[in-house]
Amino acid sequence: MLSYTEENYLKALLKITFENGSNEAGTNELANTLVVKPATVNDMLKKLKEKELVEYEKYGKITLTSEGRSNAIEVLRKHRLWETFLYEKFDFSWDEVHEVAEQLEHIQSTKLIDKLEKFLDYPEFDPHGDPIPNKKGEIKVHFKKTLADVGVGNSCRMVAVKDNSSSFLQYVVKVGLGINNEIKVLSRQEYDALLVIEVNGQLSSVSQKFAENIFVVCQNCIIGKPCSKIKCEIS
Amino acid sequence: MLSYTEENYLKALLKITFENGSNEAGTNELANTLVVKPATVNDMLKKLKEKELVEYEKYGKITLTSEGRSNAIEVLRKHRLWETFLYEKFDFSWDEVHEVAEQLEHIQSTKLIDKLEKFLDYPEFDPHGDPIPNKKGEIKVHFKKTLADVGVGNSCRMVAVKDNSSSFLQYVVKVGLGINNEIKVLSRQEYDALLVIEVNGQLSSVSQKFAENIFVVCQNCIIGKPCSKIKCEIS
DNA sequence: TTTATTTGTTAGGCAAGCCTAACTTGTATA
DNA sequence: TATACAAGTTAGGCTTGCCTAACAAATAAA
Ligand SMILES: [Mn+2]
Ligand SMILES: [Mn+2]
Ligand SMILES: [Mn+2]
Ligand SMILES: [Mn+2]
Repeated sequence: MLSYTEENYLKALLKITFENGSNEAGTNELANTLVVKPATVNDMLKKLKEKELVEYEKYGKITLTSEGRSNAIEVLRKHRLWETFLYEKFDFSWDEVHEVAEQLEHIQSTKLIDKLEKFLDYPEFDPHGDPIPNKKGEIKVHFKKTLADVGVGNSCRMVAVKDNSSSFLQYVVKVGLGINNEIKVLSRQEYDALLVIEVNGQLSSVSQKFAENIFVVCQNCIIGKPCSKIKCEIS
Repeated sequence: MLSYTEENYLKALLKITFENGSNEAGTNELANTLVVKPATVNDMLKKLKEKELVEYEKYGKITLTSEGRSNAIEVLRKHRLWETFLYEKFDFSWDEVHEVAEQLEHIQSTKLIDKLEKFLDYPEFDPHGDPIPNKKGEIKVHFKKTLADVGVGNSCRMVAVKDNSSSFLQYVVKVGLGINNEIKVLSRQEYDALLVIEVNGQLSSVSQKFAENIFVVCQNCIIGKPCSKIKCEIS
């Protein structure tokens, strides 16, 4: 049985590996994610290693064992199912769900999660567009391309957000954006990459920082990088 | 903001005062309820007193302040709403709900509880027949009479259980009993107070211990003690 | 390749909650 | 009233999860 804190460490490691596109993480990286000091992380790593949830040698990189990973995925699964529940059934807005799901994800009851999933009719994505792992621990897609990668004159479809903070999510809504919206990039400033986009016939200006936090899938024409299969599967 | 543990201490105090019919509790009593040692309780009492959640002097009795009491009632409210949710919406049996509700009762989100209550259409009783406090902290009834108080030849209606342990609840089901069932007492053994009862035309023998854990309301004819108003209101 | 900077580690400490063992106070019983 | 027992308290210790300050290793820059 894992503690609340241990679960959060594993979940944070999983998150980092998703973001890095590798399966390695560092002490400071983990400390930043958990808003905790590196020394604290170091203590915990020894315990997690002892429990065979991570692999890790002094001054080396941290990786999840398959045991650790499956625990982390289970927590992520619960988190996203609860977010979906709050959003779908209890009229929470997409910027409100995360905070409560951070608590609910630690409730221990397999039956509860099974019933929850069934009640929601086996959803595939949470309110932020993130994929919900299934009971076997399989996750469908990891989005990589963002609005910042879309070429001028081209269109894309928003599928998820990268930043889940409520301030960002509220901003997204204010700009008139939401999951599944078609976005056309009308122009990009040379100097600061400021974009002018069109959504539902409405024009908005968004910063590069903003654009980098909106995951999109191609409808051909994505700038530079080729269209990876994993992304286009759902486009 | 109260910790998980502090909430459990306050809830336990409330429970004890309900059971005692007074508003006082002792250190050992509290320790037993929480399955913790008296020394531990003593430490915590100092903190709770400091936070003005309990009134308490060395070697004296413990009472909840109105602040402490309202916190305790809020936890109890959440507990019973969650039990009702699990029972009504997720097909949990009445002996399964308590364990999970013990976790869910600590989730901090006023909005969540308001939505939960609305979703359940403002229930008044939980699956065990216990009253659910409303948002103002008001509780409707406290049952006092049990099946053990019913005279031979008389009938009553089961409204709640006193013991919430899953072993007892499963036993109750096995005997063919449930909330709102009519129970007729056919005989009572002189020696050990063993009862023969009739429920839905079916006869069963139940021990005194068993009978003392089934709350009932009168339909006149309750042995000895007069019919207190608070009980009969809902009968 | 030496130096500076980032990254990671160790030692020592603290608060929350729990424990045991020894003690004190209050109450019931003789 | 004296004494025994129950109830409550204190002292000291443990684990978990966090911290700061000082240090060591690895890596990037000069
Ligand atoms: Mn989230
Ligand atoms: Mn999400
Ligand atoms: Mn319960
Ligand atoms: Mn109940």
